[in-house]
Amino acid sequence: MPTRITISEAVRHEAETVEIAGWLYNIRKSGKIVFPLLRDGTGLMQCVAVKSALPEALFETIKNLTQESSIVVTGKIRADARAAGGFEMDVENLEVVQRVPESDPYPITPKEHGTEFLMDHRHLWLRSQRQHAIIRVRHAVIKAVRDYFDSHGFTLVDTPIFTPAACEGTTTLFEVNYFEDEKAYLTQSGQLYNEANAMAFGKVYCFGPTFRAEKSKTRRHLTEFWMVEPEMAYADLEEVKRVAEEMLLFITARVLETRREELKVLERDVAKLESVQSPFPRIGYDEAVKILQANGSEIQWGGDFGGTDETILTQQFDRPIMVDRFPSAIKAFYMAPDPDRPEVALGVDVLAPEGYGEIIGGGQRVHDPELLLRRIEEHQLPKEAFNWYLDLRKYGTVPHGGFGMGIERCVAWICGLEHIRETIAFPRMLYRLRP
RNA sequence: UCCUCAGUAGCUCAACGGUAGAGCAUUCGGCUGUUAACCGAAGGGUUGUAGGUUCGAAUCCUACCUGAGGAGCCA
Repeated sequence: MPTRITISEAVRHEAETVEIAGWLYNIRKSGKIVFPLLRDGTGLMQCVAVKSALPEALFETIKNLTQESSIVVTGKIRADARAAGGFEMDVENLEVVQRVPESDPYPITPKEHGTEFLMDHRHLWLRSQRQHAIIRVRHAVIKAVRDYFDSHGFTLVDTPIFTPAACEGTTTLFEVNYFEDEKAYLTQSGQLYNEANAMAFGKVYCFGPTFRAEKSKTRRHLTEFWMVEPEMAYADLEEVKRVAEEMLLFITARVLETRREELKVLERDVAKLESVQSPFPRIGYDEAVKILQANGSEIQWGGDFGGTDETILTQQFDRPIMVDRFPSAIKAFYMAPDPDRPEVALGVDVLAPEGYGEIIGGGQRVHDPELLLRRIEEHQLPKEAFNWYLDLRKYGTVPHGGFGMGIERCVAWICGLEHIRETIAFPRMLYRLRP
């Protein structure tokens, strides 16, 4: 029995007869020689089947294979410049596990397709080279995020997905029935729980899915997305910014190191990622507003950035930028005010370059008990629901802060994608719940 | 919720008031180095749905449905 290998391992098996199990990606025929292109999840391998070298029945079987039929191919690996991956396999035997019938052929042909068709066939679209590359970059990004925090003194403490109270206004929360009579909501952020965890462990992070029932139908919104959120005790805004920058540098370096092939498939200009170096430009909200006004935006001091504003702003720089000290009025109740300028908050947004916009939002939290209580009242939030959160300020409160990064927005930027929907295997969006 | 655009063969599109067409996919035939292979042939249609205008509607009008892009919104 020949050794079963994956296509990614073929380099180490030159001149050996091996077995590869996979699916027929495509097939090119030229009379008495055919080139089945085999896909196995680790790569693509061009096979070569020559009529004169094979039993007639086997050659006929190979010649009549249909796209995405599952097959196990045995043959000898040979280096050949004419093959896309540098290696090809001379077919000696081929077992058909299942032949896709031509009466109902595989729908995604190697030609162009529209968004609706591809999204309806997302479960099959994932087999395409481009989607495969994106998901592998996503994996590398997530691994890098975990490696960064794990090696910098952070403890992983995941926060709940069911949350009891509507803390931030119910319009963007998904409501679910929690047994009889009780309502629960799917989490929008692990942050409040993260603050409790930080007071217990010092530096923590959580990483999981978050849910927002926003009726936003744009290229940067999902209703279910993954977010990593570090939180640090005894940390101020400057420390939050330092960690955010260091983490992003770690991620981009890792992807450039381990996912060159995938970036090539995606036709990503890697020079754009290579220019992501320290230090990231740090600009204040005031300055950002001036830049925007000088570039034709109608933004006034006090307003939040629109999508166009973020695009204008990020196009001025070749690397992510950090914008801090937004007006408190447009930020969350727990955002700490600047002691020197109480009208602005010690919050920071990190905007990715090339028009990708906000990928990180965070800052320093209110740690003064009196102020926090006043903020909860001002925002007309149900105080009882925050008793446990207020406890954190009663028992050993300290300056602290953290941030949240949306994984999909980060992956979309690193891959250079038009739309966030391709960065997750099964995107959940307004008007798109299936498959 | 609002604005814009689009629904024609399995897929991507053409025809823009006068006989619904091409490429890919599928089937059949050809080809011993193909790279979204190529060459020849065949089958494949209630033009999103319902009304309306017209001698005549895929094409013009109205409503609805579906999708896409965007706005608002987005701790």
